[in-house]
Amino acid sequence: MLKGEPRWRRRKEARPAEIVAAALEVFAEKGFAAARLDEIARRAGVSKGALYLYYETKEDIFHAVVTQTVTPRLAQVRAMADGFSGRFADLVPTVLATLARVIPESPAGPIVKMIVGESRNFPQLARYWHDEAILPMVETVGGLVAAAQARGEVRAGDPRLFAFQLAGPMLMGVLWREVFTPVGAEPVDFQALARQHAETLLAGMLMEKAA
Amino acid sequence: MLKGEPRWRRRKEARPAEIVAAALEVFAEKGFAAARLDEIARRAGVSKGALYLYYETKEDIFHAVVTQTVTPRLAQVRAMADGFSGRFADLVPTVLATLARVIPESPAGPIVKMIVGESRNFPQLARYWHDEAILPMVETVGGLVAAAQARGEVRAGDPRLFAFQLAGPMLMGVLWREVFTPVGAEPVDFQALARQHAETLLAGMLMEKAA
Amino acid sequence: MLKGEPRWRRRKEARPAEIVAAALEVFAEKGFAAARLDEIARRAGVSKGALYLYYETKEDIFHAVVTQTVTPRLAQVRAMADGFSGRFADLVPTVLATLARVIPESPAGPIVKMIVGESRNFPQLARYWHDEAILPMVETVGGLVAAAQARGEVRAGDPRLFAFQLAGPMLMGVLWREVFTPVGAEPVDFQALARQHAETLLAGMLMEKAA
Amino acid sequence: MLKGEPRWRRRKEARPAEIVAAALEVFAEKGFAAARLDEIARRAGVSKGALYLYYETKEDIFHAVVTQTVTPRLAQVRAMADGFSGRFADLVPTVLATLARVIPESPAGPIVKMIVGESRNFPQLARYWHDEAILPMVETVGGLVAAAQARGEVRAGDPRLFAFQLAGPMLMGVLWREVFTPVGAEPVDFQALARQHAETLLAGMLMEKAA
DNA sequence: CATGAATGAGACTTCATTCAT
DNA sequence: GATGAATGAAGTCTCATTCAT
Repeated sequence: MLKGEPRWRRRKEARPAEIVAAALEVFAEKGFAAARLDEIARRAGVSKGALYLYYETKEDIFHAVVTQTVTPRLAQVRAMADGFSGRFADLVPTVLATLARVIPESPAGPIVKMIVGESRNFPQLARYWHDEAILPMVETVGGLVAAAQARGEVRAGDPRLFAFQLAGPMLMGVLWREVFTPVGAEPVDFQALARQHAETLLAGMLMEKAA
Repeated sequence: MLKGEPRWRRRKEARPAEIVAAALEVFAEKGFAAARLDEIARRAGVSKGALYLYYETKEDIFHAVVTQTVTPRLAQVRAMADGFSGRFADLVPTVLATLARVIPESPAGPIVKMIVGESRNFPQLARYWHDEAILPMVETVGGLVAAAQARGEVRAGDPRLFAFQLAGPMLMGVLWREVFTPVGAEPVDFQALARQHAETLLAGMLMEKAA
Repeated sequence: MLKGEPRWRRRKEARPAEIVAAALEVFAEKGFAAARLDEIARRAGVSKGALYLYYETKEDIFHAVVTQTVTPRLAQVRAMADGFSGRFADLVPTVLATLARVIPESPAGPIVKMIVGESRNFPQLARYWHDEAILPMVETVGGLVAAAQARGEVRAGDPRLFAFQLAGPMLMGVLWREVFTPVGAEPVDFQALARQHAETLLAGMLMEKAA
Repeated sequence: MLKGEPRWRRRKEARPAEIVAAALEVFAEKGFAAARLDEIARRAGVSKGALYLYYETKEDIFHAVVTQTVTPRLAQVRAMADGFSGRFADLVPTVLATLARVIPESPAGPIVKMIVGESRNFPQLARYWHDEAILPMVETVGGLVAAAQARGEVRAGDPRLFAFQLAGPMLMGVLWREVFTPVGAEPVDFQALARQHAETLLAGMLMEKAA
């Protein structure tokens, strides 16, 4: 009588994280409504009923995914933002290069998809992301631009729009990778995009003498 | 055509278009899975059963929405692309300004949302859009960049990435308007964004002498 | 190709009553929690989904059962109560005999069972019955007793307790029939019970001279 | 017995009784189907799993409740019944007064509720109660009535129906307290009910000369 | 013995689809 | 053609029961 595998194992502490990880995958792939709890449970390696030991409803799991996926990154985001110093001309290439390095190995794609796809069905989700992550970033970048303008490094212009200009192409790269690459589109080289964008946009933003 | 044609006689032929219009709204708001045929029927002003006189399944309606929303615009897109001529430095501001004018009154936001949200559930959808709309645009823009580079107007760099750089901020604006403005974020001024982006990016792209 | 039975038939107006009737049966037999919508649907001759065309939730159906079972009888009850006149000694035998005739062919048993069984889980139910049906009856009977006492027909005593004394044995009969007869207990002869109870209790209640 | 017996050592033997007590509460409040084992375990102060050390299934616990709640009272009931002697006119007030004293502090309400509510779902329950408790009582009372009739104390009439007449109002009082008092109805004074009922019904039952 | 995390069958509920009218 | 009542498969959620600890 070979000792069989136990049918299950107690993992009280590890479960929530496993469930959230599985749920992020499924919600990102399918969207909230099309996601099946069966699938989440299967990927988390638990039974359907076990989900309800840790979360009360499907929506609850969704909120957990949203919050737990942002929150730990918020510190990073703020640290990065606060850590900016030095000449604007040096900053932009560094930051974009960092993004280019981080993006491909982070769940940025799935997260963006979730936010975009479910913003109407879950407005709190959009508000949370806006307030906690996006707006701080935009304001930080805008502040750096404004400071650089004050120092005479950067030419006149709306700092917030400059933030859009800096980030937009990277966002487009993320969506491209998420949406079109899986159906055969040519992949984006984030490193190259970051380098070229830093170089060209910066050249256009800096005061001519400063270049 | 001038007389005797009672209005409601046209309904029969108009129905599919009305259904598709209603469906675009609902799919864009809710996503495919969360969209209810009841709701689509209600907004189209028909009974639920009537949908099945024109379409076989919910997915069918979705495909109709996707196709009929792209197809008529494809001609425009191609015309715009083919119509590009003149100096690159003149072209960019014009094109971005046009986009800025068109975007706010087009269903660009909903469409982007649908594509992003349902790309995994309906890969054909992503492929269709890529092949028919996005890739042609990117290639056209890339071609114009390459031509400008050949003429010595634009500095060296990957033309496709330049396309990303040009379009990215506008895309970001669209998503911002779609996702964050409804929950209280400050709106984007597309005109200003287009103007500033054209100016700065162009300044960075053009050969220094050409500026 | 024989023309088969249609799979179903439209019965929009008749459905709610049929559902409520089926539900009364099932709720009375099983109690709220143990009642299965499957069973209710089957007995009402509809699909499970059809229940939701007419009622929003299981609880909704339960409320409909409760209300629609009382309400139509309330008029009768009040009419009977208001119609009481004449000497108390004539009234009691008549009323009890009427009850004895009505009870066996009414859903009195199931209703009592439902109220008793679910009073804790659905306090509104108990309150509704108390306020709308039981209390009015008790007060009416109490009032008749008090009037008879004032006329010197009935001896002193709490009129409300007299109401309990009059009704109690009939209630016990109802519960006996509901609970014990199905498992083999000897049935109750309501007519005989009513007759004997009217006779004996009345004899005890009336003033000695009046007898 | 006096010393060294640590309190908690007794727990092991006390457990089944504690579980049954908790279960009686919960089953009486909710009914069998709506009762949660979680709740029973909580009120008994044990874990859910522990229930299964003493009972095999939920139904098992229910049976234990039913049996252990009746059985110990059966002796009392029989003792009371067998102890009846003397004149019928003296007996009735005594017995009813005893009931009035015992009822309020016994779980009579919950038990009646359980029996009424679950009689269809658990016919054995109804049969058990009928055979072991109710029928003996009815027969004893009926026997006493018959004996009194034989002695010429009580007028003619079906002895079993007399038993219904005697007990019915008290039963109605129990149900009133159980069902309507919690939702605001005026409470029943069992003492007064017993006194008045004994007096009036007896007056009606006794042979005129005997009064 | 005791716990309580984990299971899985089964309940209520939703909604795309069908079809009598 | 058009309607909307009706269906039934499938999804979320509950909870008696089991079993690793």
